[in-house]
Amino acid sequence: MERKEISKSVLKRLPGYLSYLKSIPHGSVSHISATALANALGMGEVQVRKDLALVSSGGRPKIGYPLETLIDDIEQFLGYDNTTDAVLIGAGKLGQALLGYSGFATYGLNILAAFDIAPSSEPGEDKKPIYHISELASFCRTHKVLMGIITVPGEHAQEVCDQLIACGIKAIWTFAPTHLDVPPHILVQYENMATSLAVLSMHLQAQIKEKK
Amino acid sequence: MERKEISKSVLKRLPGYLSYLKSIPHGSVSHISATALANALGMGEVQVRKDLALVSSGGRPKIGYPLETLIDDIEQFLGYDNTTDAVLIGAGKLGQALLGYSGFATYGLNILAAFDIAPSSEPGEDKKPIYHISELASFCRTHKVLMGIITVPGEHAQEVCDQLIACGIKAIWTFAPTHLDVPPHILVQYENMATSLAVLSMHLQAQIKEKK
DNA sequence: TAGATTGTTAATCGATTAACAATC
DNA sequence: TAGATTGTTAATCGATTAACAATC
Repeated sequence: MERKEISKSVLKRLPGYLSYLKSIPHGSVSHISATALANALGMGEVQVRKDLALVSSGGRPKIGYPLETLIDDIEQFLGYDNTTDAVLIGAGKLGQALLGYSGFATYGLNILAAFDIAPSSEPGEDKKPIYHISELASFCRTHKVLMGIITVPGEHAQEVCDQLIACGIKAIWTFAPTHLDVPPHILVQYENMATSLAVLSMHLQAQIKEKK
Repeated sequence: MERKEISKSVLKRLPGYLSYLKSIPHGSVSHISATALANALGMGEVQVRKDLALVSSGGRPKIGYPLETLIDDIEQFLGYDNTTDAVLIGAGKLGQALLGYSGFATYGLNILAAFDIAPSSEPGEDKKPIYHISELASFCRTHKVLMGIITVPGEHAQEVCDQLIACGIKAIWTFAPTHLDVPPHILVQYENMATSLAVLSMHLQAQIKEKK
């Protein structure tokens, strides 16, 4: 398959398709159409078809896309077939929740270990070790880690970010609600709960006003 | 202030401005320009100025926007000044992490209680109670809750979603990686870690290929 | 064959960026 | 006054949607 340029908007929709396709009982259907997929996810069918055209090895008119092949195509495109190793900084509640979540394996993500200034929790609990932050650099180097997950309070996020970059990390996934300054070629992905809350809050305000 | 129509794109950027403005030491500066704000957040200054024009009560050329007033304007616009009560369904690790996070108060969000099929954890720990799911309906009705947070596994998300709607909830914040079918006027906001991972994964793939 | 569906090309829509006049 | 900055109007850009030919 030729790898075409793909926009971020399309990229963000792919996991949704994948998740739905995988939820279809194994063996129940052999093919699925863009129309069916669009209806299930409440989307426009043209958009789905156009998105799939970018990643799939092709569907057949009247029949649709072969289910298993389509799943494989999307997974391969997203790189879920080869796992990415990551380190997590900040073993608070959220950090430990992510550390213990086994579902990331589905997305090709493997959190090797967590680091914290006070690694209090017994490491055995979730099988994943929690080290002191001072061991971060050597760990990243020996394991050639490319991805870092930041779950420390906002005021320490930039500092942790700088450390990660110094350790050779190329992609950062941050749960801290602060902007991170990074050099080019380093990608920061903000998991920003505040933006979601803004959208929800605005919707509820409108609802309440409507009622009045 | 006249409340104009605001797009979702603008809405999603507002929390970022707010967070940065609040991080400025109290009393250190009285005004801030769109230029300064843009530089700090790595954005275009025109975009910042245009966004602020929609929510602020006005800045002055050469001087900028009065800091305190701007913060108030954004908070008021986002509705952070009057708190929203919410219930959380699914007291697993993630659920408990959210339940125990005190930072939501800043966004006007107040999680009243959590519900689970097996409310194992001792309620006293985080001060927030964890009830059995059977008590959800009466609780929502008596407290007039409008927002529900879903942190159950994907396979139970739709079921929980339906229950919440039956209880009168108008906005749903879901952490489950599945599409939810809802009637119109109900807003679903997906906190989809899978989309973030897709973006990160794609970046790393490109990085690795570049190296070869 | 007829009709559903794919995939592509063109049109529309919305959001971002650029240009510029107004102002302190 | 000069220059930085605001706020608005116009131009560009990108993404979504519509139209349609190809195909099974």
